[in-house]
Amino acid sequence: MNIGQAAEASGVSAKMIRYYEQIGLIEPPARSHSGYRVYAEPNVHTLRFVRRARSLGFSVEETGSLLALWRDRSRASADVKTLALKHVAELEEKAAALQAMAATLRHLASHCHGDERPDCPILDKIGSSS
Amino acid sequence: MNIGQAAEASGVSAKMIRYYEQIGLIEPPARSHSGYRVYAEPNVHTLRFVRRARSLGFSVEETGSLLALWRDRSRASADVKTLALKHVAELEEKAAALQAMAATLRHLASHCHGDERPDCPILDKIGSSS
DNA sequence: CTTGACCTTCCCATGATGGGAAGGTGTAGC
DNA sequence: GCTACACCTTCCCATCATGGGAAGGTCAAG
Repeated sequence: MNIGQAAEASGVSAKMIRYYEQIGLIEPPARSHSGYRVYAEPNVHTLRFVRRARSLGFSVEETGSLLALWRDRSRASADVKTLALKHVAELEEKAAALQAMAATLRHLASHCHGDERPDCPILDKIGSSS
Repeated sequence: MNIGQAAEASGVSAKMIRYYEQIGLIEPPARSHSGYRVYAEPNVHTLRFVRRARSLGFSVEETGSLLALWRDRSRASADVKTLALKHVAELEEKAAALQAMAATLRHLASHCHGDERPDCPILDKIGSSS
């Protein structure tokens, strides 16, 4: 399987597959006589794992840790759970920060007439409050 | 006022003040005979505006639009409100995405023993589900 | 043997921020 | 006046994850 097919099969773009290989997240695959990367099913499986970890918001570095745990059959599930819950806390923190911004701005907007008059508490507040 | 004092007074780092000037977000300030940037109160006011807009999650580019509206005394408040509410929607969308990730992962973690045994539904799921 | 779809590596760009080097300036104390 | 120190200047580099694109090699179908 060439990189294009591996990309198709895993949902990771060819560009990113090369990048993940370059930074050492995944193992370099076999090469054909002409230098093409050749992927087999286990490689694609790993790529899918990476894609899903990324879609759960893990950074590439964290994904590397998860991959190591995934491959280590003797790891304790507590290690995985700890990592996961720490990540959950970070995600929730970021979500809360965004929501706080949204709430503040929504509140400001609710006091804005939104017509052709220039008075606007949104800009007034951004320009003057602490 | 030199850039250090302007940074202190506005809450925007000296590094970022220079950057904002470089990309055209703010006007280049006066310069002293020796080339130092010299800021006056209106400049600091603008910098504070920028800091607050950024802290509400507006990108630098969006902040530029807000600044233009702020300075345009004849703009309609509807223009500002439209921009603000669009931004609120984006913020809420991002927050929801993060929360969805957190919820998924928390759910997976809730099924993980978290002890010294290796079985872990978190990794199993990341490694096998669609 | 040509054509087109694929592959390779290499470089560049994004967005917002910080770090740090090399060198000039301004001021306080002696 | 000289020295020390804090500040300023510009310039380059790094981050994180991703995409774009160029220049050139490869492969399979027609």
